[in-house]
Amino acid sequence: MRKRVNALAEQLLDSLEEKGYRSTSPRRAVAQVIASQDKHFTAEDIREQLPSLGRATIFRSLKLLVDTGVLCRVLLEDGDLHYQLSHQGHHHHLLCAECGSSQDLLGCDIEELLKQTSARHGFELSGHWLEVYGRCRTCSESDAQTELAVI
Amino acid sequence: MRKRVNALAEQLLDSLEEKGYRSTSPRRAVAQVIASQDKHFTAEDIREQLPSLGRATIFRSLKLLVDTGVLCRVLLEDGDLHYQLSHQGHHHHLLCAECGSSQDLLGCDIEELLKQTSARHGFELSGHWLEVYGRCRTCSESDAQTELAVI
DNA sequence: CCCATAATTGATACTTAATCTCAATTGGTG
DNA sequence: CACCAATTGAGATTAAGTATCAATTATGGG
Repeated sequence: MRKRVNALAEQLLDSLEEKGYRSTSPRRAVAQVIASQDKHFTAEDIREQLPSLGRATIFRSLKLLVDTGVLCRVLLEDGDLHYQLSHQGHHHHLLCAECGSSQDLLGCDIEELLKQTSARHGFELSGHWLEVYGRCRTCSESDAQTELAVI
Repeated sequence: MRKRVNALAEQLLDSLEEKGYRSTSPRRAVAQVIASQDKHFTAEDIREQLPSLGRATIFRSLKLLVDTGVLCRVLLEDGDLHYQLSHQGHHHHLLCAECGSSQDLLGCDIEELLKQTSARHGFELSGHWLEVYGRCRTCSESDAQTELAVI
């Protein structure tokens, strides 16, 4: 685990360097913490884990990572925006309302469907934002467990 | 136009009253202003047009209308959340990046597609949020015009 | 029609998430 | 290893929204 976290943090820094940004110690710290998150998070979450860094630095680092494309924002059902690692280019999230985990929605060919439908409205599509909310397999299963236990 | 705005404002107030909320003069003012917007807006937009109302009152009115379902929130491409009239139950928006207008995306059966794809991930779908960005017919056309003019 | 009273309002303080400013510090290139 | 642009941190500021609470107002019962 530790190993994987470090490798991931490394990747984050690399993508910053590729864009010409320096590798500084605050950025290394932020990358390390981001890499260790297991679900979407807020800037405040990072700040709590790095109380010695300046607020602005954390926000700046997050923004750089979003611009660089290695971090993305997820919209929660209540309208809150959180951050999360973005594993690939354009993709969507399945957000579990119960445990907060998110998995990427793969093999969903919504693009074509949208393009066609938009065209029928005379609308020239350039992008979209989709979030899917529900319950992940683990939570569904542990729910079933709990119900049994109650009986 | 004036007539239609008034009728719309009327509807907004009616839906509040249906839920047991009083029809007060601040609420009438907010409804009036909302009804006259021709695109998505922020609380601040409303406030500018009603400088005499208390800030809190405007936020409270907007929240009531969202809860009542006659107003909805739209997510802009940059992550900003704005308000907008919600013409029907669940639907999606085609947001024009150029003029800011939005039209409802009708006849798009994304629900079924999502349910199937989610199921393949062991994910029990409960809802989703979709926004579509691009250029509306009017803007596409006037763009073509401009290009001609430049030549 | 009027009044009691519960809902609503407005002023103001607070919160949260983020940005800005600017002097001090630091990374990395030559 | 020195220089200088990039970066940082402290702290002020902004934006969007919530909380508090005393003063005001809408409305249904008498």
